[in-house]
Amino acid sequence: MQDDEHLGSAFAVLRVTTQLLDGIQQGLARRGFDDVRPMHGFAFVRISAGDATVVDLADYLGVTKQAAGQLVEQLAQRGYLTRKPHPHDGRARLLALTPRGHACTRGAEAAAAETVRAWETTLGREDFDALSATLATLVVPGRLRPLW
Amino acid sequence: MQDDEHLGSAFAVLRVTTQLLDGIQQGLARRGFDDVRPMHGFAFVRISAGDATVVDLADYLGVTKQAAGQLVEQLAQRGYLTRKPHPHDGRARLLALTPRGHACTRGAEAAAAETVRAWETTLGREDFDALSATLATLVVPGRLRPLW
DNA sequence: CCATATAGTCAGGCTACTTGCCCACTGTGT
DNA sequence: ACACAGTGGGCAAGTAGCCTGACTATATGG
Repeated sequence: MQDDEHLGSAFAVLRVTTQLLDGIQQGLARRGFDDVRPMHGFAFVRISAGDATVVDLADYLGVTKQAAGQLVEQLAQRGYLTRKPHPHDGRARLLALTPRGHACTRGAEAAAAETVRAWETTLGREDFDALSATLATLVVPGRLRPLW
Repeated sequence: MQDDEHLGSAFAVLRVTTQLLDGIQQGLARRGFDDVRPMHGFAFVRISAGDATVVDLADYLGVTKQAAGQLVEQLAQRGYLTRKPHPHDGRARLLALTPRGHACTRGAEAAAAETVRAWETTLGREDFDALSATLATLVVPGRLRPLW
C-alpha cells in the first residue's frame, strides 16, 4: 500500500469526523440547545461520571484550571450545572448537572446516535458492525477531545 | 443495534481522529515545523491545488476573507508561501507555496501516513483495507476541516 | 462612461484561551 | 499544637484567532 492511499484514509477520517461534529451541533440546535459548543459536551461527559471538580475537569479537557473555571461559570449561568460544596474538602466544589444539563447531554447523545445510524444505513448492518469493531480496536487511551 | 453502541462508535471515531491530528502535529514538530497549526495544513492543500487567491482560500477554509488574509500574511512572514500579482486581475494576488511550504506539506503528509500505517499494522492488511473502503463510502462532499 | 460587483486591507471588537499571582484550605511532619 | 509545603479555586491581564464594518482599487456589464 502506498502513502497516498494512507493519506486518502486520513482525509476520509477527517471528513467523517466533520460529519459527526456537525451532526451533533445541528441536532442540539434543533433541540433548542444553541448555546453549547462541543467543548461543553466533553465537559458534560466528565461531570456525568461523577465526583468532578474544576481541576478534574481541566485535566480531562486538557486546558488550564482557569479556563475550566470560566467554562464552568458560563455553564452554571446558563443553567446547565451547579456547584455544591465538597463534603470532605472545604476548598473544592463538586460539579453536578442540572436537569437541563442532563437533557442537553441526552440530546447530544441522541444527535450523535442519529448521525452514526445514518452511517449504518449507508453501509448496511454487516459493514457497519465491522467498522465499529475496527474502530474500537484502534482506540488507545488518551485524550478524547480532538481540538486544534 | 442500540443507541449506546452507536455512541461507542461516535466516541471511537473522535478518539481515532485525535490520534491522527496529534500524530500530524508531533510529526511536523519532529521535522522542525513547530509554527504551523492544522488550519495551515488545510490551507496548503488548497494552495497546492493551484490558482488560489485569498478569497478562494477563505471559501475553502470556511472563514472570512479577513481571517484568510491574516493567515496568509503569517504564512508569508514565516516563509511558507508567496503572493504574486494575478496575471489577469489587477486586484487579485495568486498564492504559491515556497520550497519551505512544499517541504512542510510533504512533512505533514508523511506524518499522517505514518499514523495511518500504524493503524494498518495494528489491524493487519485485510481489516485495514476494509476500513479504508468503508470510510471512503461514508465520505460525502462537504467541508474537510472539522472545526468547532 | 457609469453602476455595480469583487479582491484585498485596515480598524476595532469579541471570545476562548493563556500566564502569573493570590487566597483559602488540607494534611503531614515534627 | 503548629508551621509549612501542596492543592482547589478565583482574579487580573495578555494573547491569538476569529468576527463585523468600512474602505480602496480594480473589473465588468449595460
